[in-house]
Amino acid sequence: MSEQRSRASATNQASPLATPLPVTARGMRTRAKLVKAARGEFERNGYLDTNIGGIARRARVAYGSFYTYFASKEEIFEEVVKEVRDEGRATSSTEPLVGPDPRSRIARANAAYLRAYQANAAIMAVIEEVATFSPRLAEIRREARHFWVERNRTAIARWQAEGIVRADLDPYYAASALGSMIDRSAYVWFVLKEPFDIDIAIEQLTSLYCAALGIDAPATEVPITRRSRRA
Amino acid sequence: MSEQRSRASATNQASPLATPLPVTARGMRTRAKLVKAARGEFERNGYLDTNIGGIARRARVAYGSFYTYFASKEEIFEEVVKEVRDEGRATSSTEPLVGPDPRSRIARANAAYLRAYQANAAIMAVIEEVATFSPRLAEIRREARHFWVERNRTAIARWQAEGIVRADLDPYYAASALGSMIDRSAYVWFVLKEPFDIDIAIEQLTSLYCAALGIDAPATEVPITRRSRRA
Amino acid sequence: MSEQRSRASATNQASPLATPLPVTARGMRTRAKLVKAARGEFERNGYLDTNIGGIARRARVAYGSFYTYFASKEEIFEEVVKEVRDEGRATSSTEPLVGPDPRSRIARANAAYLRAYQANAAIMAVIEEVATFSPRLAEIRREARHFWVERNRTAIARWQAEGIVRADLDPYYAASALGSMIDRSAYVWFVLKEPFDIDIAIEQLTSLYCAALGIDAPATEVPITRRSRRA
Amino acid sequence: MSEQRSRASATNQASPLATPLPVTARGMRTRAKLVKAARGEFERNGYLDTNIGGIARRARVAYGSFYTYFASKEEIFEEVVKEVRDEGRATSSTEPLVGPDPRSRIARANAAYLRAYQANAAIMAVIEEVATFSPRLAEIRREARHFWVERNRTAIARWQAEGIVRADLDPYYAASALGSMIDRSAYVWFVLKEPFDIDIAIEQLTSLYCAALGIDAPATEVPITRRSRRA
DNA sequence: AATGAATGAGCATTCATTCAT
DNA sequence: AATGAATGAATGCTCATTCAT
Repeated sequence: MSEQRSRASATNQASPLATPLPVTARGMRTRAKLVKAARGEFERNGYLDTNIGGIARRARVAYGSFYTYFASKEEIFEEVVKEVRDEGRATSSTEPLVGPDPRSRIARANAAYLRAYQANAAIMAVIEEVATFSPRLAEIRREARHFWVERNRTAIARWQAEGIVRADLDPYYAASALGSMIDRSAYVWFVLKEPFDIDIAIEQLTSLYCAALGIDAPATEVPITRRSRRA
Repeated sequence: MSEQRSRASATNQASPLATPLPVTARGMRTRAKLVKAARGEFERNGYLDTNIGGIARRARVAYGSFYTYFASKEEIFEEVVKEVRDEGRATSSTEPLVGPDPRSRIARANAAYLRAYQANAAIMAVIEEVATFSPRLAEIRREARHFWVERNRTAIARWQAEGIVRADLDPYYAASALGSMIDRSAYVWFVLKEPFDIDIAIEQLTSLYCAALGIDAPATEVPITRRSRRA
Repeated sequence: MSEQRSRASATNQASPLATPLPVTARGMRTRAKLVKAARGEFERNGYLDTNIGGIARRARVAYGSFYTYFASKEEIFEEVVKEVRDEGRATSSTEPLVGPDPRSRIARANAAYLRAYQANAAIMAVIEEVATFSPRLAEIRREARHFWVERNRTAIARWQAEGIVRADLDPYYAASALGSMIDRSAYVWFVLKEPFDIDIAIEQLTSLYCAALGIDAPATEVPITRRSRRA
Repeated sequence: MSEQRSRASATNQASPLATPLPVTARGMRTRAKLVKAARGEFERNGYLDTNIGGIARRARVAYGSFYTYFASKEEIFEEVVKEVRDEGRATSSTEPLVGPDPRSRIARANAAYLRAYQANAAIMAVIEEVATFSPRLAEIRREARHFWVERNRTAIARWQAEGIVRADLDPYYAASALGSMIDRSAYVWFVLKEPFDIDIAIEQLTSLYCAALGIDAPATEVPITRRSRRA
């Protein structure tokens, strides 16, 4: 009857049938309080050390009320992740998907990614944590990654057709590897807190990204940067 | 201690004073059986779902015998990690540290890294898992990463002095970002099992790595590879 | 935690922040059942041999329900001790604190003490047991003792000022030593079950107590008691 | 097979058939080292927190060697208690059992008792601890107490016959109660470390003891002591 | 005699989930 | 909807004692 082990229950991939949303305004409010409290607890304690009692206490609702809105810790965690994703979309959708030239488009995309990661670093750490043992979260992350690799793969292929990117690259491997570079760098700097300066990081990542693809460097704009510029 | 508390106890960074090694040959054998069994259990179940009873059972020793050699699940896990690291070092130390030209040295290092990762993919997955919630493991991983970023940073700086690598890169950011690219790609392909071909991967990663640094591509050796070459 | 560690954890003096009291009537009832069951188990088995499972079983509640009300065996034991103390106070507060003459006041106090001890002999044995290894219980007992020695010290000092008690005694040493006499006699007779008769015991203790202080014996009331009167 | 709970095994009152003494000189030495180490551990940790491993380590002998000489923790504890008793006897036997007058004999006995207690306070604390849950130790303590109450009862009865002690006392109750006073006072002061001065304590205890028995105070020797003389 | 490894029963504690009110 | 009490399976760890060398 008890279902204590988070990993075990995470295994249970079944029900995409989530607990139904509340119909009353009061219910909506309680649910929102729970999600907000959950995010706070997850960020503070990580996934494993967060417990339902803590969430309920922080939300100032009764223990049992949690189960009126969510069937489990996983379900509310997924809700938090969805919220983060939606916030991210709201931000990034303001960015034009296709810029005038590849280099500035890449620079803007990198900057947007790093800044979004920075804003959500605490919960990103927990998402990485959960993705290591929850197949369900791993799948969610895989889909996000896939969406994003595909977009870049398509862009690279188009740029190859346009002669902007060198032809000897395989668009999939390039998109995957360079995506890993950006994504993991964000983790290393924002979550693992390795020392760095965000502006230099954006510039250097963009420079590496473009050079890797064989996109010509702008003739002028080369700053005379020397080593040891990390924060 | 129940599984739920594992994260909390992982926080307890204390004892670098491990349980003393056995003095008799029999003891050495039993300890080795336990480490081997632990690795098997961790690889099969992940960290959280591995329990001491399972390890002891697989090693065919009494429950209490586990505690003759290890104080906790954390401690034996660290032993497993050390073993993996030592195996890795034994392999990589056969590689010459300085190759004739940067490109072939980078190619060889990438190949070695991917093949070592492949050989240990199952336990690498668990190491990543534990590093997300155990400060102690996170620190171990951080040190490994630091060692390896430093080595590449030094090489890049030297190549810059020699005019082989473009001067507008900061060696630290380049070493860190390109290291993240290699490391995360290995995780994505071997642990998350995104489809790919290891030989193409090595070639493409090396190509991206060198181009990013501004190392000239060899005039001839460019294979006429086209897209969709993933496994 | 296994029983072997009980002493160690008793050392952990932390939480005067007890588990919060239940708010519903049902919760109050369950908590009361647990305390009653715990007292029974402690009296029957002593502290070390009492386990949470036994308490829960006797209270007819689920194992986990114990932890809804108490954080540990120590905590419920303290609750039992408090209960005993409060019962004692309820009884002794009916006694007038200042009697007409010292001798009858002492006689009444001794009688009250012995009778209260007799009524709680089984749990007093356990309290003595726990006080030998738990700093927390030792402190509780120390405070009780201090309160009671102080009261007697004050009375003795006043009687000295009134010329009723001889002047060559130090009130503190007299209060402490005579208190020890009464308290330890109760333990020896009721807990160690050395044979005795309670009425004679009260009379003799009072006689020794008063003579020790130099309070004159009543001219008449001397009963012709001869030896070997123990039960 | 395991026999972990000290109290449970203490219940096992059986075997007065102790492990046989070693025959070789080497064996004698090892045994002596163990007893000495055990006393140290018991004094430092109390009974419950002392474990065989700690004793063996302190004695610098192998774990298993402990069982060559003692069958259990209880057995070695009894040996330590015997040693303490024998030391005590060696000391007290130099005291003449019958003094010239009761008062000086009582004074000397009290002084001897307190000083012996002081010298062994640490182990006395542990003996009290064990006596609360081990029937075997309780019995040993009961016998010691009985021996000593009997001696005093006899003396008091003789003094009554000689007209030195008032006739209205029952020698048994007097011996028991006054013995409790001395014994418990020693515990309170040396073990519980309530503040006091040993010389004043001896004088006051003797004064209370003699007055309680109705032994006339010496005409002269009354010191002008006033309150608050504790350390 | 000495050594040190092997054994396993025993128990406290956690907490996700259910249920009665 | 809300409340908070009830449930009990799950598991890490200890350590006295035995055993093989």
